Amino acid sequence: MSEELGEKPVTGTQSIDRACDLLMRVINSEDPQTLSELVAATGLAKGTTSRILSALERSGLLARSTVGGFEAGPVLNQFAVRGGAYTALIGSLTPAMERIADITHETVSLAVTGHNGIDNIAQVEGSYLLGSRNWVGESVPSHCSAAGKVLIAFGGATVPSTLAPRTTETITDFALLDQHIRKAREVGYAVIRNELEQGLIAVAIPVLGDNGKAIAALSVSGPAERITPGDELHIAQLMRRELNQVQGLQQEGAA
Amino acid sequence: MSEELGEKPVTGTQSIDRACDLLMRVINSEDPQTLSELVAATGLAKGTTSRILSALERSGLLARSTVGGFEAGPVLNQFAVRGGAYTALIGSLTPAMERIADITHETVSLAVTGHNGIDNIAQVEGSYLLGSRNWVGESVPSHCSAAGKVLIAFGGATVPSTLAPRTTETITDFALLDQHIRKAREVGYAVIRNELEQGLIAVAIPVLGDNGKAIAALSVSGPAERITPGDELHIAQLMRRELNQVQGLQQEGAA
DNA sequence: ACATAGGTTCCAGATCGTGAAACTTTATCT
DNA sequence: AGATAAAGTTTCACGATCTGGAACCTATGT
Repeated sequence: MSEELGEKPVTGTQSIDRACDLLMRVINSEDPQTLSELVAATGLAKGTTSRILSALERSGLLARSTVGGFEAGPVLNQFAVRGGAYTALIGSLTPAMERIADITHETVSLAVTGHNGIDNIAQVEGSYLLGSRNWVGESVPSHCSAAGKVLIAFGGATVPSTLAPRTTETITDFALLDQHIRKAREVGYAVIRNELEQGLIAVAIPVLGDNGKAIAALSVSGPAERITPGDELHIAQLMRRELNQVQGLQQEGAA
Repeated sequence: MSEELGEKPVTGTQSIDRACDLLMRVINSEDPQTLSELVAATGLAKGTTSRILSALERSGLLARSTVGGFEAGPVLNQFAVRGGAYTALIGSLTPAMERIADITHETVSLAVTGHNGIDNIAQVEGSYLLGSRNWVGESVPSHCSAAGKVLIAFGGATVPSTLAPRTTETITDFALLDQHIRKAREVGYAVIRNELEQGLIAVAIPVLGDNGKAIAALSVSGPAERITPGDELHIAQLMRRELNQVQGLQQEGAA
């Protein structure tokens, strides 16, 4: 009920779609979500919402907070302590990210293609006081993040269907975005300048998987005052060098 | 489809219950689960299973592995990198667990009440070579784990409806289990000797929350050769001492 | 090229989920 | 306390939604 053309009606799963929607609203919220809040947010009938939430609670996916409202249940929390699928990737790249942060003093991030945009899955802080806040666990649109552009350029993500503006400099034109993507594919890195947030610059390179496609993106971000256009290439080269060192080790180790 | 009496039929959520079941089978499996495997495991119709899995995939809760089969999707992996609800608890108790492991040289575990048994959420290894393997992310029945007994004794879990035997010494009698629970409540700790696995001894104490009920259990486990009945009290006292130190600090900090 | 297994789509039918309202429980106000 | 409101759960008849078998794809291997 939101996309434009190309809609496939997708039938036969109304209740499951509603359950998934409720589940995701709860687990993506910081605070417990009450029934009323979820009713208001989804527009579902109160009884229906109550019944679905009870089913999710019964299965252990959700639980009732002691303070009232629903939150992630034991099944999901147990899944979280096991670490999820990104743990190995994060572990193998953390040393490289730390070296990059040491050299640049800027925030270094690792991102992958998420369900709805680009998900930041790890971050190492630089020494500058002015730097990106911790956005691990958050998502950003792919067309206005350096990681997103580079993931698209190297086959790890697809161009979004709409290009929502975040600042006056956000790319909202598909042709222009395509130019940036091509450029990124050519030079091996992507950049955003003020496109996600005024004053925020980021440079990203792809982390390539065995099939040659990007499985993640490594990026350095900082304020426009510190990262000039002339720095972009050097930062990209630095990241590539450190990444190659890690991946070279991995391949030796695997062989 | 498993409990005895007291069944409330619970109607109106067949498809959601099925979806939850499929979701949990996938995320609790090490390897990707193929459609056929899930069809065989659940007994659902192939078409139905395919439709439900597609809905879960569409929502991002599940994803198709590159090697075929379903695995946890980006939404859940992103939830996992955010850490889940247990992170704070684990973080605050890890120092105490490390000290206990240093002193006893045995494996120290932290467990909470899960959806179906007791979930191990953190573990610190002792120095002995012979020790518990890493069972973070796994569940054990509450009636044959020290953590389970102590959680029941201090209001953090309920007695299971069936007492399935794991060894010849597993408690399968409700009256006997009740005795153990009462004893645990009296002395402040619980023990298992060969009840979960032959030769495995564990001693657990409750971690009490603000409302006086157990929110978790701290335990030390090792082989029967090393942990004699006479050691149990000392281990419990040691754990209590270290835990009080951490919790005292917490309360000071909070005040 | 053929065969096989694994997966998806289709469709009629009736089971199952729906939502409004009644009901119960919990919180808030005077 | 008592009254009132808010939040959540259960009920029930209706019909929209899910079901499952079979047909239909589409890889993969021989």
